[in-house]
Amino acid sequence: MQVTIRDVAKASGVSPSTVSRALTPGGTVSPVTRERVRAAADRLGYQPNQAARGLITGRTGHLGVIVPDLLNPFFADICKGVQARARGLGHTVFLSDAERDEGLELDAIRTLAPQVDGIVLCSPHLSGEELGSLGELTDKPIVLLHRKEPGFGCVTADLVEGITDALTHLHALGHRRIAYVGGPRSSWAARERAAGVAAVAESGLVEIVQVGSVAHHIGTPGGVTGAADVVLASGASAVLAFDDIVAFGLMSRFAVRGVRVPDEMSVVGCDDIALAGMAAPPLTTVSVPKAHGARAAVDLLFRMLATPAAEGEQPPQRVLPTHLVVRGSTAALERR
Amino acid sequence: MQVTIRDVAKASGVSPSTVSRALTPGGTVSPVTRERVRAAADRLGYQPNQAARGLITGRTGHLGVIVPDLLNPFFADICKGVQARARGLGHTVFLSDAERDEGLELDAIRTLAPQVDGIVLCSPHLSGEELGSLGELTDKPIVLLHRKEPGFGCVTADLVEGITDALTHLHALGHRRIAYVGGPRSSWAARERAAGVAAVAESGLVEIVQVGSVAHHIGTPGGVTGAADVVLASGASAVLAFDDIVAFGLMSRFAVRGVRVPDEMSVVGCDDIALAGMAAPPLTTVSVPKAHGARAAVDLLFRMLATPAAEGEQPPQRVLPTHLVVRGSTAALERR
DNA sequence: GTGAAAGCGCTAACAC
DNA sequence: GTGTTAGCGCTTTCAC
Repeated sequence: MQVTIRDVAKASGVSPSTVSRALTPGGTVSPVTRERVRAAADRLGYQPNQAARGLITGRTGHLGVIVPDLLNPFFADICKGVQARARGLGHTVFLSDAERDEGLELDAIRTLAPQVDGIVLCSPHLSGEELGSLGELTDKPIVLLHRKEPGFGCVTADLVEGITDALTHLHALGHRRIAYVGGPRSSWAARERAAGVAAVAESGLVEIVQVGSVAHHIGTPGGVTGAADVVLASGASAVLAFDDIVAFGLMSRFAVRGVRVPDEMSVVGCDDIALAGMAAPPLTTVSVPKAHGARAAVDLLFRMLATPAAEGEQPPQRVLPTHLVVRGSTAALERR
Repeated sequence: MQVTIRDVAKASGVSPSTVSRALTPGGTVSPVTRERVRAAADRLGYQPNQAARGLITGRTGHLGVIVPDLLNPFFADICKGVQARARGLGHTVFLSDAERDEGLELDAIRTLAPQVDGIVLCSPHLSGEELGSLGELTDKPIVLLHRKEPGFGCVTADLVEGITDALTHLHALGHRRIAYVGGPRSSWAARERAAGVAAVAESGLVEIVQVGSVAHHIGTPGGVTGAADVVLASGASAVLAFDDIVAFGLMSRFAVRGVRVPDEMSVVGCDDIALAGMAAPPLTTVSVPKAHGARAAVDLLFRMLATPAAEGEQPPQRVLPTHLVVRGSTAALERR
């Protein structure tokens, strides 16, 4: 069976409590004893039982991360980042893929909450009310990643910044009429990005043609073909897409229609997923900090754990910068 | 604080053990009591503490999944599948990304093992010996996914089948000289696939030009540009790549060199990652069952948990079929 | 500085 | 069919 604290105690000739103290950072033991205990623990290959420890301390040593769809490289990247940071802080992470189903997502929160110290939640689809009533499900700290909602610790990216850069870049290339293909209406990120585009359009820098919203996911083409055709018919010379997946979908259709990117149509994505740079042509896109955001979310979670928010106090909200990555899918209009 | 079994016991006027029995599937309680207890549990929002339960039963209710790199959509897909199946079986899953570092991978096994009932391990890079000595680290059951090694429960895909289909497909299109760009030498999958290609080459169906091995990962281009140039210089009219990521890398270089796919060069990938169908042109590729493999691995793990292998007995090994998915990156040689 | 005892939330024997 | 008791592995008072 497993090596327990009593085995180590026997092997080093002390009591279990002394072993516990010797192995705990703040423990008050003589240096000699500590060394002896450590040696014995090493020799026996002792691994403290987290579950038993958690029963006493109230800390599980686990974190939860919930994403809507791991097939989307954007979220895979986030999970990787959360896991890496958690490991650095001595925690393990539970993964939950909600399969873009709100019921499953609520279930996941319910199941995970009692087993973790806190949760990093990527939830573009839950309504503000549902999110607000999460307090009834658990009092474990929850950090929202890439979503902002009052009452939560949040880490988001400043998309307006990146979108402005993208539109300015297209303007500099001579584009004046630019299509925007939005994401699913139910998505907070989609609404946020659409608002960002609208804000820049207000400034009158370029003319924006709104091409509705597509629910285009990996493995589930949702109207992106039609959207591409509308873009082509709109007279726009460039298109900005809700995310890189949509951008790929558009480029795919453009290829079928014989429209060359970037010569006849410039395309800009959003997210900068890992494969964006490997497409042909490589995608110009607004880079959203994925690993950085994940790290910030975990760090925020730990800060909330260390100093719980006072009654009525808002947990911190952090906004990360975005920037445009210019690659090969955008070109000057003159080339046309 | 948390609702405990004692709260439920008080609320329903029975003892804690009766509550435990009432809530356990096989428990021997009167139907009336069971109902009363259930109602009270529901009303109080009781969630049994898995950690405390595990301390007694020896079952944690957790599984671990370890992958070398979550950024690779192949592994993201696998994690999604493992998590989905585990959820269906009432288990939660710990995720660990080993960052293609064998030291981290061994650490992850050490850390995870005591906290889970079993582990699904995707380890292309650990040596056979390292794998063999895992028994010293833990006696929790481990299932190898997409790797075969004696002494382990394994789920793999029959690549020879898919590779044969791919080469036959290219042959039917008139291709006779076909390049193969292999994966990293340290990878079990790369060696396995290379052997598969070599086996088919033996049959004399087509001539295979070996173009060495590239260590091309997402975010880490490893010689794929050079490999693409070698392919171009080799006189081959088609190329089979170690995986879809390498295939994308090749296509990217071909685009830069002005070589059109599939008109001037046919490209076949391997894995069929979710984005393969969204590339321009969509990639013809050997489809490896990712979600299916993940499900099979979890199922195998549970079978091993239910009936531990007798001394010296080999755990089951399962081989899944693969098949070619023909898309737009391959075309008849005549078109050239 | 160290040991003894209590107990975290739960289940498994064992009585009744 | 149900309650009582013991104890999983650990940390944390409280003595000494």
